[in-house]
Amino acid sequence: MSDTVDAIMDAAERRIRVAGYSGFSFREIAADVGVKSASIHYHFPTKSALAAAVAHRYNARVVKAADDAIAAGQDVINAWKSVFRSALDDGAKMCLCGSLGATVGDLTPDVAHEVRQFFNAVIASLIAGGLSDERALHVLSALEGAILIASAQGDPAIFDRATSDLG
Amino acid sequence: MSDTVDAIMDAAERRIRVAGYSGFSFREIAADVGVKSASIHYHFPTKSALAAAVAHRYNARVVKAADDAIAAGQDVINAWKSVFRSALDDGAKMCLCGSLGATVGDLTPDVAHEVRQFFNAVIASLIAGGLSDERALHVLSALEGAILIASAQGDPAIFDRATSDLG
DNA sequence: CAAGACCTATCTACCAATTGATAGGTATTT
DNA sequence: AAATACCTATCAATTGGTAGATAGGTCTTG
Repeated sequence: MSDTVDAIMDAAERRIRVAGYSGFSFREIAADVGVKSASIHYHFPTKSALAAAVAHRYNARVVKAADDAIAAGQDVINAWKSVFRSALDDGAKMCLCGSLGATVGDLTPDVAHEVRQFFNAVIASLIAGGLSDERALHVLSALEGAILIASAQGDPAIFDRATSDLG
Repeated sequence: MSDTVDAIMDAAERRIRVAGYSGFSFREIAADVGVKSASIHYHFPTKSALAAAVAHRYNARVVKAADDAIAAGQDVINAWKSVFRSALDDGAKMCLCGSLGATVGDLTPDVAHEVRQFFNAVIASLIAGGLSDERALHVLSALEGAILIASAQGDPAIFDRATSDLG
């Protein structure tokens, strides 16, 4: 993978997490990276292909971070709590899939599919950690909601208070 | 209030709750209502003025619905749970302020202010109902997250399962 | 009461800017 | 020479927003 591809995906992820799918443009990403917008089309044919690739990478990275924390001995709820919490740290940013999923009607099917896969992966991880179906859904909802509120209010500490009685 | 103004706000609310702030255009709203886009500018000078007005109306309506349920004797958590749940019923739609708040970087300050006011109003209502600060934040997060996941997955029953152990 | 003035709500027509996307050229590397 | 990775230039469509006209209602005033 080239440097440029990574930089494009980094910039796209950053912007999606702040402003959503329709909240970024190829030219903004290009300016962030220091290339021209046509160069982004060279690597990603369409906007939805870029967003889907970003979501796919995000899913893998976040699930791996949780898996690592669990493998290191942390209990499954606290593992996921700290994964979500650390997403807030740089710039009070939303969960990528929360940001996309909140406006699911604005997404192409491929992007929506990645978003749903993320939610399913988190639930599966929580269930694998011993939680019931309903409890897993509740924990995912509480984390996704807490990051949404904290991000909208611009105050990461809200996340901590909203999730203090979770784990 | 004229019929047209209501129809414009109804259409805008519907579209924002499905696709977010950047997910609707004046011409789409105009087509929904059966007028021309210039007529919308007559009633709402800018896009953000329309969105802010829609959010303001939504906040008042939703808070009143919860207040009524509480006044009718329902406990505060179940009152808010049923208010959020009923939002899902017509078309698996998001909470308006959740949809807007998830992409807060895409909003003008006036719209962002309405969104924050909604969250604060829900928290205040929960605290007035006897909950601690942290518990109120947790309930709001859980409801907002549950409606997000259920709406993204297109399955309202997910909301029920995610919130079954809340009240 | 009649007439002119004003207000409301809509329209047609347009604008500048931005959008995602394409075509075709140009270095650099393999 | 062929592939890679970028560029310039451009396109058609869409965007939020504006200008100006028009039809109909209401108010004021002689």
